[in-house]
Amino acid sequence: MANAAISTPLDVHLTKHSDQNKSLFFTSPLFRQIPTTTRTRTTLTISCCTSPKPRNKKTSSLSEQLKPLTTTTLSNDQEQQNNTLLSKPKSTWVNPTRPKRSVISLQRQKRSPHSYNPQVRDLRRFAQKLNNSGDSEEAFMATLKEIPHPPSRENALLILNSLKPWQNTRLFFNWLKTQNSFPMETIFYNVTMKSLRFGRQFQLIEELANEMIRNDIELDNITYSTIITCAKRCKDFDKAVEWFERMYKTGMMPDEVTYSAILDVYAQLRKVEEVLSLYERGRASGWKPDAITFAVLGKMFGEAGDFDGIRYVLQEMGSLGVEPNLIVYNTLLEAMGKAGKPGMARSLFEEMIESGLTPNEKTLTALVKVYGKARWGRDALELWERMRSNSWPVDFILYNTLLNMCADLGLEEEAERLFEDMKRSESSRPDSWSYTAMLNIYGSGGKVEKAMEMFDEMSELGVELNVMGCTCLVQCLGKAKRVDDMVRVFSFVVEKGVRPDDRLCGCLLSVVSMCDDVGDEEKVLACLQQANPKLVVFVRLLQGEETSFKTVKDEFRSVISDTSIEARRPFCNCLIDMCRNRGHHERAHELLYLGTLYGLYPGLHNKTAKEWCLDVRSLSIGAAQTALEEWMGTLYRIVQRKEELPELFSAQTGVGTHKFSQGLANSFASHAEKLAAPFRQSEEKAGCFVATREDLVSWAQSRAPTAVTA
DNA sequence: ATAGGGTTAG
Repeated sequence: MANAAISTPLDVHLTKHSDQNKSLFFTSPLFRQIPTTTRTRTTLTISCCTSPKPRNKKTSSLSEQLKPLTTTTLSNDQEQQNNTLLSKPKSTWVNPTRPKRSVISLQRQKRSPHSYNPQVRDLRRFAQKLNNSGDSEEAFMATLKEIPHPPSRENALLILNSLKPWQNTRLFFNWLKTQNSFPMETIFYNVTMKSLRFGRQFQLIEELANEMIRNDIELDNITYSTIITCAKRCKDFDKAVEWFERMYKTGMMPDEVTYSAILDVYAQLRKVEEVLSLYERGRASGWKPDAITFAVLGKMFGEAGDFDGIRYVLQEMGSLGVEPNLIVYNTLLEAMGKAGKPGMARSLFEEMIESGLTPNEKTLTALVKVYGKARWGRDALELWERMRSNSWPVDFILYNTLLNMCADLGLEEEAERLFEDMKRSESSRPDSWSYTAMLNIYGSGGKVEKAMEMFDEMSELGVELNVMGCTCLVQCLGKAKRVDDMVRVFSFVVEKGVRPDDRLCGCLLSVVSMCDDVGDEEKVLACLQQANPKLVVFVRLLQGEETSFKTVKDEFRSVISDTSIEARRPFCNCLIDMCRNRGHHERAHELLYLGTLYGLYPGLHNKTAKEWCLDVRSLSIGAAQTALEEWMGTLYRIVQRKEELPELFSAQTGVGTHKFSQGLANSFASHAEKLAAPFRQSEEKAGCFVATREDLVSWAQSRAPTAVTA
């Protein structure tokens, strides 16, 4: 009989309906805080047919029945809508004599208990000797001759299980096959594959699997899950799926271990619909998922930033009576952070504590990240206090996460205390990440001396300075006009083999823009020359009086397209600042125009019928001044032409979250004053400047036509 | 690492 009788559960059709499953009973206290809004969730109906035409099945919608299989593709929005419109009540299609085919074996594969082996000590010692025999095949084979007991099935298994790395396991396995002492059973392949998996040797694993097939040795659930997880760890997701499908084709039913492994494969592929379809299909087969499954689902929803999904995981656990374990809590905390729900994460954490679990390093790291991202400094610091008073476990990753949180929130003293704690600790000494965080804190706080102390300390201790640390140092040394020190730091890291990235180039460029001494400027440009020669060419071009706009435009486009997206706007801001500081105002306007043209300043102008707004929050001081001049010029012309104007005008500078970005509002205010522009600080809203239509009109009428844009 | 699945940093 053809084994294809069991279909893969991968052909899915989607119907969308509103999730109003009233039977869900939420025991979790967390749920009491969740608004009980109706969640629209995509629920999946799965085709279990292998024939070219879909059979009638109990959950098919009418539209599915009418559609040839080739058109029923996955995740098609239009189709989902059609299904919503056309779907019939499920009961119409229920055929009680044809229950839905099962996709999962409810019985986990049994493992054969190993009997006591009296020679266990000898054999284990021998295995260690093999492991230590050096890394040549010859040495290994020579040591193999000293085997203390004949390689019976049990003895061989014991040794095989103790060998590492994978090269040794493989040599021993191949040797066993030449001995012909006993037939090679599945378990020998499984043990060998596990070792190969540690070495991420997917190809070798696949070769072994094919050898099993050739030799008619059964691949069991342990074999398949090992193959699948190895492919997954090697990021070869296609292979993982291929072996999962092959499993069904050979008539082998996955058990819950294999099933959750493949769920994770689809989750890592971000194929949420597929994961849900498999999940629900498994549920329909009578499967009760365990905590591991929910960790997989929780992580997936977290990566997608899907809070509804996270809530669904909690609902399912609640209704199935599955208690979350520590890993599930850790995963969900992380997920809630990614979904931007710090309050929910905090509640979940408290729930976890109430349930009697003790948080580990990962739990606390996840929560600190959540609080840092949400800028909840107080919660983060309270958590830190609690960690100390409860003696919760701490490691260097947690310390570094705390330091990064302090850097994000500008908590300098707290960071210093943490850093001292790390220095005193046995196991969590400051590493490159810790120093980078401190450089970030001192750098953005303008504490040059302290930053340089860190730099010297790193050099003494041999802690590597990475590109981000270098960027922080360049930034603050540049602001302090300590160009020689800056050059020293830059040369140091380049000599160490650190490749400057675009952010670092952006910082160098901003130092160039701040230089008022030609000698200094040349020193910085010499650094930039090593990192990005093309950018230096462009800087020189901008400085040349005779350079045409066309040339500027072409070269700007070329430089910007070679720049990573996150560094493009900073580059443009710096270039504008540089032009302004050298009195090349027209060129600054050209650059702002080009930056806008290439989409570097989306949302700079916002217009509604009642209000026009200039949002300069992502601009540098010079760029914001340029934008204001440009705007005033435009408004002036509009008034002259008596075109329609809104009642209100506003300019947003923001107040700045970092100490150093607070200058924007002030410089904007003084520049507005210089232009005699009628904007004044809003009293209700900090970092917002406002003017009325009347203000604007009387301003324009009192101006001479040429005075505005000059 | 004693035959298989899930969690930690710009």
